[in-house]
Amino acid sequence: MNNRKLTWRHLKALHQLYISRRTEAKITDNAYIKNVLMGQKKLIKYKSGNVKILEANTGFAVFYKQYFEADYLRYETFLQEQNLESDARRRYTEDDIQTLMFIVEQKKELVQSLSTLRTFSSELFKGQGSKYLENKPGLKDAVCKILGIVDFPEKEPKNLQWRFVVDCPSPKVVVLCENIAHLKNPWKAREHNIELWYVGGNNIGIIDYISPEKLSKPLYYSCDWDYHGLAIYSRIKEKLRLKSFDIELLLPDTHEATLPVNSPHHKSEWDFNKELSGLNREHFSDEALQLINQLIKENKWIEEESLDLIRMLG
DNA sequence: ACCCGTCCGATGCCTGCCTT
DNA sequence: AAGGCAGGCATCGGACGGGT
Repeated sequence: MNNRKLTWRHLKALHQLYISRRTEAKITDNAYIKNVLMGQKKLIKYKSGNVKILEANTGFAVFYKQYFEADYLRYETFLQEQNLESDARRRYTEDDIQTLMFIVEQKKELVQSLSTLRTFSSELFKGQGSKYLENKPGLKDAVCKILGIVDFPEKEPKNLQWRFVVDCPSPKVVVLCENIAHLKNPWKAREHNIELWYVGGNNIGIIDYISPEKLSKPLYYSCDWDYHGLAIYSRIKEKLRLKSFDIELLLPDTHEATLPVNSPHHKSEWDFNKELSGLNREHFSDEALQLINQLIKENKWIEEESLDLIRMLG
């Protein structure tokens, strides 16, 4: 369900279909709705003789309750609580909303060292590039409103080192993450007693802030499976070794989600001239080495965001 | 001269609301 | 149910301007 690529108006329309079994919203532009919900599963259909109106078939309600209702209600409650417009004319994507939720959770840290709009955009709206917010005035307004600012500063703060943590009362394990993707679903981690630390942007210095007590719990590293991500893992493993701690790399739960190395906004490339792209063989398990070699051979990478944290730990 | 990125207005899609 | 209007917003395309 990660790839349904729904926007807020789609989610609202599906909710309306659930509540009143019909909608006039134009949602067949979404491939998931058109091909899966209407085409394959036949849970939604056009009203007979009227292509402007969609109706829910039997089975839609059950399906909706299982896969959409909880998410929709969380988003709606969130928007209302933050006094953000929940009008379907706002073109938030589902990921935009999740990112806004993350911004609320980490507001204190973000405001404390507020970056430029470009940096903020590329750090928080991962995979969308640095100009994403610039080109989305509506979304930018929402971000400013949450942060309580009129605009972003022109200049970068001196020491930009955000410390994002999803803490839970009694963590069983600690996972260091290269990207904030997993931190955008904090309840999921807390449910499983997992504490998350963001060490992205090459800020492995953040490790010095983690108490020895936490470091002695089982430590895992979650990252993009590309040269850059794995190289940072190597550096962290070495750094922790010097402190007499150890960390394990989380292996992808699925190999299906491999992407070509030259996909948009992806910058890390394999070095074909070096053995294992120049990575230190000793830091990786046999299984990891096998996957890395395969990725290098096919010139692919795996995005952290597409991996399931709980399954990887399981 | 050519290739870009950027700026900006025009255009059009969609929702929400009001009227018929 | 259908039509009209306005608001929010993305997208397109032409003008502009800097770099090579």
